[in-house]
Amino acid sequence: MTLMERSVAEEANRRRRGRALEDALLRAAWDELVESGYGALTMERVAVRAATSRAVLYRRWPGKADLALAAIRHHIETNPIPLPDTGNLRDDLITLLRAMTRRRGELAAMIGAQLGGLFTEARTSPAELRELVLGGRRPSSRRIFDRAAERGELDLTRVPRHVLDMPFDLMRHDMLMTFEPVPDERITAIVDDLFLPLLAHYGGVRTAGGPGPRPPAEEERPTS
Amino acid sequence: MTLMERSVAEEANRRRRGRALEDALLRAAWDELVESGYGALTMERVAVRAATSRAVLYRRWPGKADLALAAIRHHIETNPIPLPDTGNLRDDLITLLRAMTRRRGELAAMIGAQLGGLFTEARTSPAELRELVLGGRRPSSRRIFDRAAERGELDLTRVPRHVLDMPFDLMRHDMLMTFEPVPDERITAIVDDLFLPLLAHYGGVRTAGGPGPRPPAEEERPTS
DNA sequence: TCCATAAGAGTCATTTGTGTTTCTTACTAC
DNA sequence: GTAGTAAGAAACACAAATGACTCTTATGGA
Repeated sequence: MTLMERSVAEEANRRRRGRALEDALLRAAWDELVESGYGALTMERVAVRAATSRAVLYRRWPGKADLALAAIRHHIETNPIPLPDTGNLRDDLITLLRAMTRRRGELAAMIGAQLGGLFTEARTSPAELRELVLGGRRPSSRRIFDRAAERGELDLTRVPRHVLDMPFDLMRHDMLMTFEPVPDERITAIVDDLFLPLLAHYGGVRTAGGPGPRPPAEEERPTS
Repeated sequence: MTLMERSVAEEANRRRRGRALEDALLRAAWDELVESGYGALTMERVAVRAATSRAVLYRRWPGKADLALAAIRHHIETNPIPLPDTGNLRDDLITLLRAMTRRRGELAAMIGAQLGGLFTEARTSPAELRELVLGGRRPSSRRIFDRAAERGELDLTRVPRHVLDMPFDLMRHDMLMTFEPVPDERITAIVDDLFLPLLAHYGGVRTAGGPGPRPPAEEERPTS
């Protein structure tokens, strides 16, 4: 048994403590939440997944709701969305929306938790959910628009906030309605057929080049 | 005891049968679903609410998932959304969106059921949820657009389908993100600042009169 | 009126999950 | 090395829900 092998074997018998343990607990809780939803989340299952005992969980969180909420917060904190920088707004936005759809399980877990009663049980408010769901994303979306403004692509003073929010709102809607990845055709339709024409409408776009009026593509959404 | 009093008393002791019983069962299940969510839905509680015994439920539905799904279907069938006819598209649309937000509890109940595992447990597909959530509403939305076309307000051949869907998608999004009624300012912003400009962009509007570019209202959404 | 059916009530056995407690022992700091 | 703390394991008591079963009796149709 080499020194390395012994170190690995010793590691296997070691108890986790402090930060390392808490990270592992919260990660296990998050994974259970994403896989099974809030309703089916149990302390026992989280404990098993984290290779620990329930008493360890109860020493930190009074119950399932508090654990779930802490897991959500932890996940958001430790998994920031990378900010694209493609050099132009359209590509930044499409990249970001693609990243969003790859993480749709997070949205489902959080909204599902709320609808399952989490925020009532944890004695906090739906406003916190909004902060968690939207707050973690708005800075990113704001940043790509700020960058576009810096590049001279966009005049933010002319564009209502709800225009900037719209692509993300529609993505969230679709993710919750279909439980499938949002197809690329839909992402490009949101950007090219809805968002960019609105930017142009408000005179927010500084460089011509946006798609003009086009024949209606009459695209079929993934509804069946 | 008069004849009327005896009739009322007799009614109170009467058993329900057939359609009347089944309607009562499904209504009770729906009400429980809306109040407590899918996770906390129990056969016992539905039975109590319907003033019946669990055996009566089990005689019809093998379990909670089937009952919940049947309740959802029954509710949609028996509660169609009234179709506004104000004489112009904008007011029809705003009226319809207001009706939507008053019924946000339905959306929460259905999406919550899905996220709580209903459609897996009931061995049906998320596509059915989409049909239930969207199908019951798309005909209405389609109708107001058809009417506008008949009135000569709108040229449907020029407008992509996802433009027509957008107001409803955004409403659903907001209802799920805020768990509050969508404020009127937001509804009018969706219609006047997002939807109508897009109609104009595609040349779908036949009569001028839509709002032109306006200074960004920089409206605050209900986020805090 | 009689008969077949099912509504409604109550009971039972089983399972699952919660919350707690006790015990052993790993671990850190002194 | 010692002491204090908490991780991890196991067991316990209790509550809630499920699914099934038995019994009484209301109900509709013949």
